Amino acid sequence: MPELPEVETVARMLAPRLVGRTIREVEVAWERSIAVPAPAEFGRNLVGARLTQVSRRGKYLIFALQPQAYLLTHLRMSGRYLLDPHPLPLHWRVVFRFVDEGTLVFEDPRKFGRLALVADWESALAALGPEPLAPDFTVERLAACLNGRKMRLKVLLLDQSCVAGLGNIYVSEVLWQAGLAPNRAAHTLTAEEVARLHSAIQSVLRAAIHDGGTSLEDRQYVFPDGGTGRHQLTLKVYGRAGAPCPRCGAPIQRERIAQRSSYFCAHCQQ
DNA sequence: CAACCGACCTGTTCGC
DNA sequence: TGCGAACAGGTCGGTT
Repeated sequence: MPELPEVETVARMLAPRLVGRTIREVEVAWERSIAVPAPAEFGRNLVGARLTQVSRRGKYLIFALQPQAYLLTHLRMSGRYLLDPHPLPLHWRVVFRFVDEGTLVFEDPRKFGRLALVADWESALAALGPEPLAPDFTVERLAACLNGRKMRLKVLLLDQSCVAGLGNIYVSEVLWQAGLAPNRAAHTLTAEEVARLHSAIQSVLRAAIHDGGTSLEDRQYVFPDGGTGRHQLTLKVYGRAGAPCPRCGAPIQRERIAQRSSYFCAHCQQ
């Protein structure tokens, strides 16, 4: 479930709590949570490693280690990291115990999340499009990526190749902010519309990060210490079918596009 | 290419 | 109350 703002928030909260600590033991309860290498090797290679940095790329968490290696995590739909939970949550999949006795627990009811221990994170994540808040994500680059593609905007933005980090919530929010219909074919946007899309991607994500991400009612996304984000209070269209559009008052529509719920205002988004 | 579908999984909510 | 269907912040591989 976590999208870029949620993963960014988790990285920011974990970093000061983890950097400098050394792993003493790794326990894996669900082997398929480990993408690579084999679970036994995964654990063996992590013992004795010291965490030097926690960061994010797209929806991936990146834990930098010394001796040099990187632990990547994609939380997918229900993954989360918890610090020192006790007892262990029902659906814990991996536990990292530190030499100072604290623990970092990867919990994941639906088992979609994946951890990978790699030598080089950049090549492991090379397929991802640009970071939406980095300087190299320019209007021109977005325009070039949309150019000639007949895919619908909703689908293209969920795909991580033109821009990394957007998921189902923020695609709806971004398209509403930009005043663009989710069904628009990407190649039909005017230069002015591409500029609006680019600007909406950045402003929506910045606001969500500022709010610590979106914790919906089921609270599947929570901070590593149990707190919640507050961007759900600011969502304009996601999950608000039938409610008035904040811009024009017309009822917000819900429609299934690419097998995912999409929320939009048929009046403001042409 | 683009669209669609099933896999991968479990839990919760909704309708009859 | 019970029970199946639908749905959930994601991605990948296969088919048409």
